Amino acid sequence: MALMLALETGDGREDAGGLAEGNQARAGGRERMFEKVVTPSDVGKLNRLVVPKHFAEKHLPLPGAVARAGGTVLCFHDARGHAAWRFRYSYWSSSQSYVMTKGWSRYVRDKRLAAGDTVAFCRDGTRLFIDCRRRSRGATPPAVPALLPQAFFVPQVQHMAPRVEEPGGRCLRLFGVNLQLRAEPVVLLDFQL
Amino acid sequence: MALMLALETGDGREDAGGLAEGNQARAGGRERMFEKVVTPSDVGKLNRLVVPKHFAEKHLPLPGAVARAGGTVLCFHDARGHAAWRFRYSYWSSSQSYVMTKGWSRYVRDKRLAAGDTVAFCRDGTRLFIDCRRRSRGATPPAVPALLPQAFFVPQVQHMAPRVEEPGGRCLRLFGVNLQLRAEPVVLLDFQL
DNA sequence: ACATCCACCTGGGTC
DNA sequence: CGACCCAGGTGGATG
Repeated sequence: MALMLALETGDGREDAGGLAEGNQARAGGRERMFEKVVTPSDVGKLNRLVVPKHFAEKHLPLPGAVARAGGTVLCFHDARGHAAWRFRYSYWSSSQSYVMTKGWSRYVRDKRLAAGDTVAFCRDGTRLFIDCRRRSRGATPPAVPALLPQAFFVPQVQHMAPRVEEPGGRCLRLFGVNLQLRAEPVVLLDFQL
Repeated sequence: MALMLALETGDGREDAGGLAEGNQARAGGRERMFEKVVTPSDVGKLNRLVVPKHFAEKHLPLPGAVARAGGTVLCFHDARGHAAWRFRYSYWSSSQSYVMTKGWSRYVRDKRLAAGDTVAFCRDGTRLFIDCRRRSRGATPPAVPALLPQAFFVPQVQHMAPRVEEPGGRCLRLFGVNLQLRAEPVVLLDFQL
């Protein structure tokens, strides 16, 4: 097991250099969309990940719809389908920022994300993947790489009526179409939050 | 530039002793409602002014409605209409206190309010006025009185649907002050006690 | 009670 | 320097 260094604060400074885009595919057909070095706030008590607007609007689904609707739920699976997370993805008009909220804090806990670590969002066709890796030590390659890959699958997008929790009907957006689901979306591998 | 001492933390304790009520009218038909010696928290990073409950419920509008609704916006003008501030006025049920929140920090900056200074709320009929003055030095009259009178005009009370940002609101800077302009009627005068 | 989530807010930095 | 980001906050609702 990767040891679990704390180091939760860092310097708290955001830096466009902390973001990277366009790294080439690592394996299979996966292409890097973007990644972010998480800030103390991203892994702290605010229970949300700020997705830089530039990347959100370029890569994440339906920015317009997300902004207009109350938000969206994305279902995340790991590469082998052994884990899944569902995050709410929404737009905060007051700060004009895109955020992952509900479910994000659990991911942070489970993966023991700390400030300075990196989350990387990739995709392979319709599949989306997320990796997280420990912050590299200094300029040298990480002493303990502790790569924690997992799939970020399924552009399952549920438009949410503002603050109306989905009772029975659900909307699944898949391959660019909206599907109305009756009981559970249950994308395969339904790891319930 | 007046130095802008931080003092943002202080002890965070509110003190009813810093309040006075019932000073007689100063000019025209203006009657003093109440005043408060602002605390470090009132001028610090909390970006809010605590209005002592006693005065709030006695003088400020619609305590019940304010408590029930999401809050209210009060539009503040100076005596000549050359300055205006809009403060959100609301009730925090968690602390059971009435507060001015949004807009207050701007007022603090513009007036360079510091802990120990006094803000006084007056009214003349439906008009409300606010003065602020520097803390008196010791027991002697203030070495630098620095009286900064300004009208606290128009009890324009807008009940806020929970979080609807004014779309048409614009800010005009004139003579060094910010004027809030709105598409809707600027004067309602429906101040209800 | 406590943790989480939600919508909103603001200052500092950057472009 | 104005406009925009976004990190770091808030109170309140929810379960």
